[in-house]
Amino acid sequence: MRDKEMPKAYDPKAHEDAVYAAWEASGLFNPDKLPGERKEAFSIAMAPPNVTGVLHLGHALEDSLTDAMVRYQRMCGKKTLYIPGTDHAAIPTQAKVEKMLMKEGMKNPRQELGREGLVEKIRTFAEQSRVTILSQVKKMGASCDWSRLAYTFDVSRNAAVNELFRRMYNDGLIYRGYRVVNWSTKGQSTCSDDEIVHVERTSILYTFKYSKDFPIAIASTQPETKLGDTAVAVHPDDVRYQKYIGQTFTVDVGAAAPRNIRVIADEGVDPKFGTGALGVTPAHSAIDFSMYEKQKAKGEPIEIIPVIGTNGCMTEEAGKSYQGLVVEEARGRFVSWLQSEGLMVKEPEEIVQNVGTSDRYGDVIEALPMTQWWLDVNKEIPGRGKTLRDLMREAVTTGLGGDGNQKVTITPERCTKMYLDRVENLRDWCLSRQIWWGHRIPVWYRGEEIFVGNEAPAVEGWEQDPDTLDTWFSSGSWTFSTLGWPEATKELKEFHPTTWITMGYEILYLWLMRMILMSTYALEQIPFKDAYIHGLLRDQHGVKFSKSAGNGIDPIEVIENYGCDALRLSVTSGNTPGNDSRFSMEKVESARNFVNKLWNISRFILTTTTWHHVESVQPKTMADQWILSRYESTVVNVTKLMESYDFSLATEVLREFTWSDFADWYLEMAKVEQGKDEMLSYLLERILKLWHPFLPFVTEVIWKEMGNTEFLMIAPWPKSESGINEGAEKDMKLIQDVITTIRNLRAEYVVEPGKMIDATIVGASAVLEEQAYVIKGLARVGSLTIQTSGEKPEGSAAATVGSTQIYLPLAGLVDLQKESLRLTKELDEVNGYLASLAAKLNNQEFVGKAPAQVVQKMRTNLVEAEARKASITSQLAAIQK
RNA sequence: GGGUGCUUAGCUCAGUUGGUUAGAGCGUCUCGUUUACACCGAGAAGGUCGGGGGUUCGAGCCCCUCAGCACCCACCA
Repeated sequence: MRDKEMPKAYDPKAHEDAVYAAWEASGLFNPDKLPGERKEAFSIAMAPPNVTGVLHLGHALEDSLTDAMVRYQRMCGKKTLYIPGTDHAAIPTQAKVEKMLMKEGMKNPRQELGREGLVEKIRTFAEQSRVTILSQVKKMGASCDWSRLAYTFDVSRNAAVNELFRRMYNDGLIYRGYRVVNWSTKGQSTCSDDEIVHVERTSILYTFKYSKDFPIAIASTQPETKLGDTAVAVHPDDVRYQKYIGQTFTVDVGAAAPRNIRVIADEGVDPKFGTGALGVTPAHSAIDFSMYEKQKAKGEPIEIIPVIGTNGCMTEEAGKSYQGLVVEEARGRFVSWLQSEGLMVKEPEEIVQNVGTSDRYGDVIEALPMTQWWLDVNKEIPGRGKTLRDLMREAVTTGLGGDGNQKVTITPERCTKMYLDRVENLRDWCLSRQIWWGHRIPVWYRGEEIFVGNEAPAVEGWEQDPDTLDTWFSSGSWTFSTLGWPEATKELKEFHPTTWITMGYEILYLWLMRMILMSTYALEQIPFKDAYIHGLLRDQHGVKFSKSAGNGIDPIEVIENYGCDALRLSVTSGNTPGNDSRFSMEKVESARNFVNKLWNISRFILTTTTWHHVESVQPKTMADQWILSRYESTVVNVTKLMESYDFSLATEVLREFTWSDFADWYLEMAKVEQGKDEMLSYLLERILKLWHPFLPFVTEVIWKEMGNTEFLMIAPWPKSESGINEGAEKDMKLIQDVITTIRNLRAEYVVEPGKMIDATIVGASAVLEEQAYVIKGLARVGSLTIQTSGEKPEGSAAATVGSTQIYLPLAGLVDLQKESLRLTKELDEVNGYLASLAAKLNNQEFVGKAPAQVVQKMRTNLVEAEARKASITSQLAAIQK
């Protein structure tokens, strides 16, 4: 016994900050300062949270999974690096600050503040947000190396971005081109295909002709764009229109000038939809633009006439009656005109269609032709004989260049399929943005001259491109820009490709794909070997957490009230790769309860024994042998589950072992058997180690309570030691069943819990004899009689465990009718079971085809069930006598 | 239009390569302060694994089909 004081309940608030500070001060988050010889490296680049706000539950989930992995690997003796960082998140951050400024009364922040002024405002906001979010990451217990803290928008990352751009430009992959882009009027910027969210809405489909003498009717939900039509496309085989193909008609639709409409053939036109003819507006539709390019290539060019401007209003080209109108107004006016001219050939009809909206500004994306910077995914990379698309495909299939060591494995596997589908349908990536918060495009112009480089040309007269880069251009290089690229650093050599990464499926295309693209291009290496894709956390009703739903939960508040460990465990368990899971305070409570249980298990051991490190133990009793066997299978299973990233199951296995096997059974048996110092010390140490990746704080606190001076964080992960003891497990099962059955009878006959009761067991075995004291202790039996055979004592309650009968003398209490009813029910059950077993064993095909093992098992079961039946039958007979 | 996931106890979810009588947590019911823990202990109730068909000696698991829910992708103007 030692004089040890531990509070009855674990108070996370009293420990967490101090424990984190101690970890941080120890320097052990830094792989270079880890003790021992660590040959194998393990590295993870944190998915950098955006500096747009605060930590949300999604981060909590991700941090929990990642940090569990990191802590596990560190304990396994790997040289473990977890790089923290934040993302400047170009559009989201600028959008957020602009919104704030407008709420404060500004009408047009860009105009009123100018580039420098606005960027300064955003920088101030981003810095505050960065500090907040990083402190919150610490609250989550993330064991990352703060000495390597990175930011997608800092000087080093800017150097990497510029170098990457320069190389891609020199390789001819980055080009400047005039094409139709996705334009957000509200954001006054382009965006990539991946930043568009399709929203379903009903639109009105108008069917009309450009003029009375135009032979073909067309349909459109955006008739105002028809002011810029320069062709009508029909299917080449469409007999209705074949005769017009190649002809040009001049029509006056009220635009600035009459339009020349050429009838062209295009395989892509569906003859069955609408009128089977498509009005071609090269300036305001990506498909129409591709037709324009095809025509140009064929030497039969059509015109391209933009009628919508970047301000979302009709241009001068749209004609006097439309110029300056926003598109909706122009649409109304154009429709009235069509009606008054009698050009509508059909009543307008409502249809459901998907429109693209900006994921950050929310407005409908307009297609506009503009000159922008693009990344070509189909062009061969000089000297490599492959395109970027090829590299992205190889990385997840054969491995880069067929090298299996350069292959990315995505968990769950179906995400690989999603990724590959996307790779095959990838279009050139629009890189330039017209917003100001972000990496400025490293291109300078002087008249017709272009200079692409890491820094401005030294001589005067050059002006830098005003645009900034898509934010994913910098996050795409995250795994290697954080390790010092383009310098050939020691870190890069040691830690790249990184080993593992976690992210939500919603950024599979935006981020995972770009990281693979960038890394395979720049380093000829994959960015990471394993990608673990997690689902979304939803609220208890399955609704996505969002501001508009008003269901937000602040993880920091949860930590304040329940502790970080409880939050971590609650989001980790019940969460399988790629699937959404629900978050609820009930789950957090349940996790908190477990944490407290672990605390009290430790409290019991530490206050009743003197804990000391035990290298190996000699089991003295059946209970010892059994718990060591259970521990063995737990350690083997949990390790296997960690290796296969099955965190949820790992926590379940551990929980079952800790609470049920260890606390409910073994500790109670230890109280009876006494003298368990060695065993308890041995097991507690190992249980804490196994839990550490999931419950870093409470395990570290207990570890310190045990008197350890080194951190649990760097203690070696437990190994398989004693082997499975099937005999002990079987024996224990019998003892557990006997105890449970006696407790059951006691409960049924309302025997006072504290009262000792006598019992008779018929069906003697060595185990029962040997463990009689355990049965007596745990089932509160006074005198226990064990005999090989015998009749049911008069006036006793009876029950059956296998072929063993148990009798409790409860004269006066026993209700024979009730007893008979219960036994009859049991008999029915066992009869049903016997019937199903017999059916199987009598089936020659089953006996012939099923593996011998399975058949043998059935036979054993049959024998057991028959014994059980005999036992029940004899009890029934005794009652009915 | 193409694709993916889900549907198992009242609720939230597990269920590894098809092999006993399908599991856990929460909730419910009964009882309970025995040298840790009421954030606890003991006991119990509760499921024809979405419907239908098929393959197999054997299906929650494999195949087909239908239904419901969720999500992703797509240039039906």
